Amino acid sequence: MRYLQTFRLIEAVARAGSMRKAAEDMNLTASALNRRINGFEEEFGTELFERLPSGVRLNPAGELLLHHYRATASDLERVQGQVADLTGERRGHVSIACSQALLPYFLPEQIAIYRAAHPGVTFSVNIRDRSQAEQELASYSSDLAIVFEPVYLVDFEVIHAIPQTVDVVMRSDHPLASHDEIRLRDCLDVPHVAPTHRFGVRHLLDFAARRSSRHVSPVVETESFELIRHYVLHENAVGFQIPIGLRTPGDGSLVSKPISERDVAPGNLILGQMRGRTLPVASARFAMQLATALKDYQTSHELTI
Amino acid sequence: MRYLQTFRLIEAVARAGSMRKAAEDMNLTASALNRRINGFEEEFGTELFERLPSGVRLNPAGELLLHHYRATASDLERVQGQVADLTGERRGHVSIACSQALLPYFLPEQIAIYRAAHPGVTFSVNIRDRSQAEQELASYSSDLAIVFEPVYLVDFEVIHAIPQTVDVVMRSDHPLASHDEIRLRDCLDVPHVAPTHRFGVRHLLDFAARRSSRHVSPVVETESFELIRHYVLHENAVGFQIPIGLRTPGDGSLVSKPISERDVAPGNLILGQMRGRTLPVASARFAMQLATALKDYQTSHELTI
DNA sequence: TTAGGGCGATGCATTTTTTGCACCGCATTG
DNA sequence: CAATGCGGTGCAAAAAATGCATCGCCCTAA
Repeated sequence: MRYLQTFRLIEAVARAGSMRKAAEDMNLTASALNRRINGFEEEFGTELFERLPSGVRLNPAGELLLHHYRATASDLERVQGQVADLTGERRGHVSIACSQALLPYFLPEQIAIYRAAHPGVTFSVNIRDRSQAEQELASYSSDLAIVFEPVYLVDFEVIHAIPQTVDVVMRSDHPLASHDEIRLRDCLDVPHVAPTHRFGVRHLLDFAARRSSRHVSPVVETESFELIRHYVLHENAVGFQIPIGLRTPGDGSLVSKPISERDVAPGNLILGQMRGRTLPVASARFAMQLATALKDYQTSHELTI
Repeated sequence: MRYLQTFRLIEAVARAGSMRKAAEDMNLTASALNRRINGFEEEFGTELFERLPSGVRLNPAGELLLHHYRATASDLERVQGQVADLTGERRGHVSIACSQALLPYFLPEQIAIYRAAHPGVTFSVNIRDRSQAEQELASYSSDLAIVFEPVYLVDFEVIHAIPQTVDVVMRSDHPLASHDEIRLRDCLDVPHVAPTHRFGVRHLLDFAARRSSRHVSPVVETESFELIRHYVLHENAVGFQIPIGLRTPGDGSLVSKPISERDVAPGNLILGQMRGRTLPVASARFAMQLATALKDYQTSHELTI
């Protein structure tokens, strides 16, 4: 929409930190850009940027206005989606910020199912840790978030939540693989691989370990869940992960078992959106599909325990 | 804001039902307006109006877009208010849709109090019955509504509610004026003046009368509460009204007493806004003041019973 | 059946707005 | 103290919006 161009320019200036750079980014002369910004500020009644010797920076009024623009633009997209829905073929775009655990199995499946029914809808999936995911929602960069054990929950509206145990993942010939019940102390006594503190799994582990005056001291600490799964094949260590990101491979090389709930309480895997926001049609329906899928997953998983 | 002009034009066309009329309203040539509408429709990707031989009418897509515009414009006002708040002086405008009962005493007092503290804030007060008031909120025409016994309550978010008995108002020499407890049947047996069915007071009366197989058959039925209060001075009939709109005049000519709660249950006087909407600063703070005032009113009124 | 009026759409000249270019003043930096 | 990078401005060119005259259409009333 051309009439929002001024806002896009303001956003670009805010991002670039300088009018000249923003002008280049937006394929405009610095002078033209400058005058649009100044003109808008005059019309709006207040300056939006602090003028510094090295460039410009948003002032609080600018922050407020930029937030308004993002909300407006997002709502316009929703309307466009609804209108497209009205005219027949469903179109739209769904953006998701999610934990790594959803990437190998759950999300690809769900997206494929949705796209089979609605080929006009596109997706963007961004890996974000639990605090980043909430920021994404707040800035309208993502419509939905799926995170394990969210941090703040302000402006975060839960659509659906399912409990997830913390599972131990290891090679099938690992000594612990034959145990009926795996205790946390058993894991901490052997070489283990764990995510960094930013992740919910680690948070639960640290909390549980502290309760029994132990420490999580991983031989490898990583941000990649995939690395965890593959590393344990080499050193024959144990890794930690939530079951929705795990599936026993066909060759039987890897096994996963929940840690005893006596030691580590299950956390919540939460599907959510920004509080109070009306999602675009496509995102809202995909969220409903995800909620159903999560519920089904939970049901079937309970049966196998 | 000049960049929203196209939306204002769309709204004007929707209201006028014809481009030529709208063009006149907006001080523009019909051709210029026509091209802006067509241009926007092309950019937006869909027609917004049905073209009829007699003019144009919004289609569903247009309705959707217009609603988006209203939400956007209202949010922009809120931002402007917040920005003004940021720079010091509080400015803004508060629009209220309310029942007549609030007009003589309650609202004038409250507005005066607020404006004494914030002279930069202006008000608009519109008399609306309970169903109109809810529509006003939904179309962003009013920020706040104060109504007695609202109808639908969809998209209506209650900020504060207080119970209000239905009072009988009559001349001080009326036979009923000396009763300790006034029963509904006493009122229906004598000439009475009542509001029309659109109003909550009448709704409660009708409901209560039906329970005892009686009918409300007013000698004068009116939409004006003021007329009710003045008419009973002439014919010496009884009128019905809620206490917040009543105050015993200094000359003692008029008295009001609640109808027994055995006959007519108290209704709710409700202060509300559109569900989920973030109000402008001024409106939000005025709403808080109103809520407090209503609570105080209720407290002091309970004491006098 | 036809004439008239109101409707939205369009071609063209005019006006208004936006843009690009060149340049200024200023502050920071090596 | 020159060089660089910044926001801001005067002026002419380019682009967009507008007004005017006019078209074709459909409904209505004589």
